[in-house]
Amino acid sequence: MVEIFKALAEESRLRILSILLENDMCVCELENCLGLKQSNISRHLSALKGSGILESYKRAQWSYYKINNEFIQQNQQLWLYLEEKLKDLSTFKEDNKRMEKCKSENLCNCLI
Amino acid sequence: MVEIFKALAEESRLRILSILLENDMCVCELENCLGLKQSNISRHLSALKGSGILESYKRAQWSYYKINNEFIQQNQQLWLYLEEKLKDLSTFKEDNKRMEKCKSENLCNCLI
DNA sequence: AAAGTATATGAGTAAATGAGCATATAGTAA
DNA sequence: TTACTATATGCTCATTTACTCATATACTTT
Repeated sequence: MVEIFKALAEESRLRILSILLENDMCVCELENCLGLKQSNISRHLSALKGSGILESYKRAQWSYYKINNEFIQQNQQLWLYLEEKLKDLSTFKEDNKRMEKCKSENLCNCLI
Repeated sequence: MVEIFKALAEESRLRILSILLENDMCVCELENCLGLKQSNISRHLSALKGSGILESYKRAQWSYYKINNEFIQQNQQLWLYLEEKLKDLSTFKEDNKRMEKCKSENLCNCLI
């Protein structure tokens, strides 16, 4: 339980989560949307995965991260809370706009 | 929102919360129940209060801390989650036993 | 195979956090 | 008043965390 809160106690990781609410994303897409360094994003993703909140899969050279369904099932109330509140994050709208653009124009060359 | 998760991302603070679920407590009672240093507890309480999760009131020389009702109302899903999961904390049962003893035998000289 | 791209990770650094001691502050009791 | 108790806070130290750069690894494309 502490581990979950530790994972959530960081602004960049909440921004990542708010994007993953809408779409699975690969590391370079997130880099693009959030303006953070690749290594930085990669580590935040590892932290979120390590706490069980995310899972990942690989397609070609891209690693995609997504919300872990098992986590949602085991932490339903928390998840409802996150879904509700992440949209209030001050950066949510801009991040989301960049995410839409990234997906629609396929800025990253990735497959999904 | 990050501030709330930061406040929750610490084992001792979760233990404090799990006790305050049952009873308002003063600092020296918590010291007694949790076996932590007074200054340590006082700071954890400040952190929880600063994030809006707790509020405090004073009676004679004792400061009592309690769950902030406004917080519960503004973070209902999170609160339901906490109520459910805090009881799974590994230290919950022992802490709770000491809390009962502390209250029933009035180990601290305080009023409430 | 060689070159290119995406991701993960080691190492170094700076900042934040938690713990403990000592002390200040506020209130009580004699 | 003086002595006592409870709590908050300044300071220091040790640990953890986030960030960055450089590099290793994995996969793709030519």
